[in-house]
Amino acid sequence: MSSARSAASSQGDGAVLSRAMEAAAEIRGRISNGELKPGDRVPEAKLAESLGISRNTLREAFRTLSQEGLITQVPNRGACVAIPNINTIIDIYRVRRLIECQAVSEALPRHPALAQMRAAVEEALTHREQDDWQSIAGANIRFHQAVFELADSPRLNRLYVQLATELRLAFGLIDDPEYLHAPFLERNLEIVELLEAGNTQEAAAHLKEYLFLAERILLAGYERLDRG
Amino acid sequence: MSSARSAASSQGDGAVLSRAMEAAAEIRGRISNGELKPGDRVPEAKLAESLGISRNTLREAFRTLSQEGLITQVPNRGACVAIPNINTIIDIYRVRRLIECQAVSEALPRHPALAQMRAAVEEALTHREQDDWQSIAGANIRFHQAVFELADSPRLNRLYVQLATELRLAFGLIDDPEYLHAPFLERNLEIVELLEAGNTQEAAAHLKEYLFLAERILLAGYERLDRG
DNA sequence: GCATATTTGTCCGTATGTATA
DNA sequence: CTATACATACGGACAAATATG
Repeated sequence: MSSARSAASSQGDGAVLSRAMEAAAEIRGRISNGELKPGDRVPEAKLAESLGISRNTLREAFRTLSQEGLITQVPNRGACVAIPNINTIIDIYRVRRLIECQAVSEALPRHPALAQMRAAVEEALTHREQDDWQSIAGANIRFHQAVFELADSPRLNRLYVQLATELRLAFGLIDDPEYLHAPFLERNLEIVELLEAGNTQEAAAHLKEYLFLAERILLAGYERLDRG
Repeated sequence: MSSARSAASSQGDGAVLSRAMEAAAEIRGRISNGELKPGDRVPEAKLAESLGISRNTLREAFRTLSQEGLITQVPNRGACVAIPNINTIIDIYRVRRLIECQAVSEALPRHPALAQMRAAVEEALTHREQDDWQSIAGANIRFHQAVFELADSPRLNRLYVQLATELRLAFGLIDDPEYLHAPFLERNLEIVELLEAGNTQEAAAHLKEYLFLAERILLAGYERLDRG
């Protein structure tokens, strides 16, 4: 047993992945699909065994995840899956409004990301006919990823991946995807069409209102959570 | 030998620092003050010994720094201090224009960050009388940090810290702070005064032009670097 | 309030893979 | 092509901090 397989350790790019990066990806997945829920403790020993890696390697993965905001580490008390609180939500939507609206408002005509936006909307509309809200949520995330890509900035794209991951945690807490995503299908379509028509300013205004509403709905869900 | 001193491992917050976080901070410092220059190789074994920590612990620090973009890790060839290339510069300034200009344009009147902006400008003006360009560079970084803070977003503030660190690497490559920072002292002052007068739109326009110019100057310095 | 068990933080020694001399 | 150097990864060990009885 024990071998150094296919080592490496550049960031998210792709290419070769170190064991630690594989582990980080695996944990990310378990969080995404609900296997690990916000607040769950993540003991080093057990997880390392379950992943078939050593504790040392797992700790490297923890550093990555901690910096992404997916887990929180408290001194000598280990790690647990992060619980996005209201401040987190507010901050994330503040960032999204600032960046997404500006990206839309300065979008170049016929930008490649526009096609991705339309594709995501069409996909969501298809899934709605089957009431597949899980897939709709995914399509919605891709829609906004495409919005970020309008800005043509690798760094902003990376930022979005992190925001989206944190948001998925929050969505998981609410656990009613129809309630969360239903109001936005038509709005996504409107925004795409405004952009395709070259009307960037109105598209940005729509998006801003949209993001305020989304924030409000999510925060309202949180409040209901606190009461019972 | 070997003891667990004052363990921990939350992110940059502060509080207690793990050995790994201390190491990361120390390396960050060595890069900032020029002890480590872009492109320098950073061998695990030597550095671990020099810092008085084990390789495993150092590797945790490397993960952190790698994710911050301060070092680059290539598969099985170890780590070296990141060399910001032209694409990096272009991307960083694209991000800064998008965020800083929007932050200024939506700045609230009498926002606390405004006082920090003015303080940074005054400080820079004082240092200029002594031709202390190192300190002027620092003040300039604080100026733009304050601009980011106009947006009231912890996540954007963290983003700026990362951008600034990468930029410092690039500035270090040019190594002529007067050339880099001289043109911007008066402009900083103008922007503060426009903002204090409540003229957010004009301030944002000024800042946009400013950031385009800064990018151009830095890129020009790069080009000269390649030739000579 | 105290003794014990658990878990973390850290280190060492070592094996294996990859790139370069 | 072999040899060397170094990075990746593993397992085991122990002290300190925390949780538990």
